[in-house]
Amino acid sequence: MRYWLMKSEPDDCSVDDLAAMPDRTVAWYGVRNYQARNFMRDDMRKGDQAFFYHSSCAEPGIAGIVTIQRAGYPDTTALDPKGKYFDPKAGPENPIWYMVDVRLEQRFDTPITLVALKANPRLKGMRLLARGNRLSILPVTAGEWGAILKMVV
DNA sequence: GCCAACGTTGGC
DNA sequence: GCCAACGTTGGC
Repeated sequence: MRYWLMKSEPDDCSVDDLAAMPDRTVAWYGVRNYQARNFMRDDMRKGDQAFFYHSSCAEPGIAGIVTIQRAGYPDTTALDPKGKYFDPKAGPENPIWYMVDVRLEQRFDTPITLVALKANPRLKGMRLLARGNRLSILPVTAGEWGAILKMVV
């Protein structure tokens, strides 16, 4: 079982939006970065856990925990010419892009802010905190996972 | 809105 | 295969 961190813009899909979904489950469509795609297509397994991170907002931070409900499968939004995630190079025989299904497991009463994460010496090497990091899906080590869980109030 | 960092594209 | 130009991400 692996640990991950998945970024979402709350304007797009917040932890509360996710909590309101049927079965608190959503397809993680629209990722158009090869490294992030590879994580979903090749490495994520059903049952893996991930932190749900709010990015590009007033108070960035971890807002909850999701579990991978379904491993990587083709992202069909790449095939819709009218959608914003359309990729003309993708086709039914060549999906290019992949998504997973995630289910909200826990919504934190108080999000763990990016400021708090940076202040935790146990998270010094965390990829999320590395300079210039832009990946929307990141692996999290078991040590980091445990250290962050201890910060949940 | 600014800007640094990084990925992608395309000319050569 | 190099690299400049461009677009996107995301914190501030």
